Amino acid sequence: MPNVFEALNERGFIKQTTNAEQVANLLAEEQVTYYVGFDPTASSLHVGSLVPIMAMAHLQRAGHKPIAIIGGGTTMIGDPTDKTEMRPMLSQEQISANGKRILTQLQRYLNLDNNIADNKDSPTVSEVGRFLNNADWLLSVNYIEFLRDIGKHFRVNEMIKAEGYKQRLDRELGLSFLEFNYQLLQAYDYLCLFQKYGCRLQLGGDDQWGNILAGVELVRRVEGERVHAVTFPLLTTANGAKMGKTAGGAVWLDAERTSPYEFYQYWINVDDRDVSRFLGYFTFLPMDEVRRLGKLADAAIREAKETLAYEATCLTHGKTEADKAQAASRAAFGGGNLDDAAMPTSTIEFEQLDSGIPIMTLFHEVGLANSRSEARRLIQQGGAYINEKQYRAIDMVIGTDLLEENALLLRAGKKRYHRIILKEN
RNA sequence: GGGGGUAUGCUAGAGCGGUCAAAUAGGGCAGACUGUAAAUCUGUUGGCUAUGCCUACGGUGGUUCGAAUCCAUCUGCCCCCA
Repeated sequence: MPNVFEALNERGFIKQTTNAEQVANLLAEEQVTYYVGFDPTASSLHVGSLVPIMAMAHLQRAGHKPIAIIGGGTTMIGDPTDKTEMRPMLSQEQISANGKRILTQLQRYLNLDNNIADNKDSPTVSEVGRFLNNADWLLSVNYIEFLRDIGKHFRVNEMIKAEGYKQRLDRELGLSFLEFNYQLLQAYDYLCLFQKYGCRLQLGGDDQWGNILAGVELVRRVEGERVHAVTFPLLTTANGAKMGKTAGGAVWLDAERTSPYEFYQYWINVDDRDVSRFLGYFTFLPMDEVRRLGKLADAAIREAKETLAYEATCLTHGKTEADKAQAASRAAFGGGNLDDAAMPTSTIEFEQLDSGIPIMTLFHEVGLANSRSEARRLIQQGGAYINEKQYRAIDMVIGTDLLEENALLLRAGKKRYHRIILKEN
């Protein structure tokens, strides 16, 4: 087995470990079952989750066996860690529906299949991972038993020292008893996974360190076994913002929420200072190549960004989509002919257009402006273009005379395009 | 259980009973500059059938010619005491 631990470390994935040497040895000596928890509060993961996903993928490629769990049980409580407010509580149905979609997304990066894994022992599927919902074991927990078997291992004095709780206590934000239990439940997850699947490594964001350690401790107390923890650094952009946030909100992995083109654009537009780090995290490129690209500066850095965008898009949306996104981006910004394939498009009747549509209405209805007022502002400020020609008159009426090859190309600002084509009769 | 405080636009946070669609900062959007980057500068930032109209300052109901601003009550959150 190659030295995955070193590889992960080199790519920047490792922030804290229970014991670097032991973890490295463990990974070098045997097939390790490891797990990461994902938040099922939305029906899609976003680029922030890509860090754990990529780490899991590296490990699986090195022959280890992943378990992805969604916190169907814990989500019903709300994680207090580093949150100013409680997470919304969702219903079980909602959570498992989200879970299904999340599983589909994870399968792009990981080989996860519960069915196969269940009749294991076939050597060819030894690395196939599992996808579990902790509601499966948490919901049936009996309060008294839980207190007796699990609760007795926790010291409140210790718990309130954890950064997450401490902040909540210090900052007068208050902490409900419910939330206070979160750590126990997460620790219990680790114990269950250890008992049922022999899981001995948990990975997670650095904000989860305390919770993960609680699990490590619990396993040690209950089973007398040493299990491990590894955390990833919490990624922020060079600007200090949480990564994965953009004007329109989060950048999702779901193509319906964030189109491959937008996804590609997100990576193209990352801050220069983030490029080399991101190449390590979000692509499988060998580190030599990452380092070479990372050294590029000034205009040449675009090559690095393009590689980053292409590789990342390829991983999440597949080669076909990545090619399309790249072609569309090059066309849109490279001065060449615009390729409409990846562009948001809508259709219109000839008659409708022929009778004239006010420019404000057009930009609004196509979604380039959220309201007519916004459309008005856009136009007045010179951000409205049709077929690459700027229009600043708000009373402009668009008719068939502006059609080029039976289409209109609308642009709002520098980067947002929308194409309108005539409906086929 | 008792006492006190607070609730404002995407966020933070001002706001004398009229001139408040609401200061300021951040964020967003647009423009200039550029490398589809950053920084910087400028404009803009509730909606609409737009010199006016509508909806908004936790909910409801009052006082008043007139309320985000006063009163009552309800709800949430926070603090102190128990």
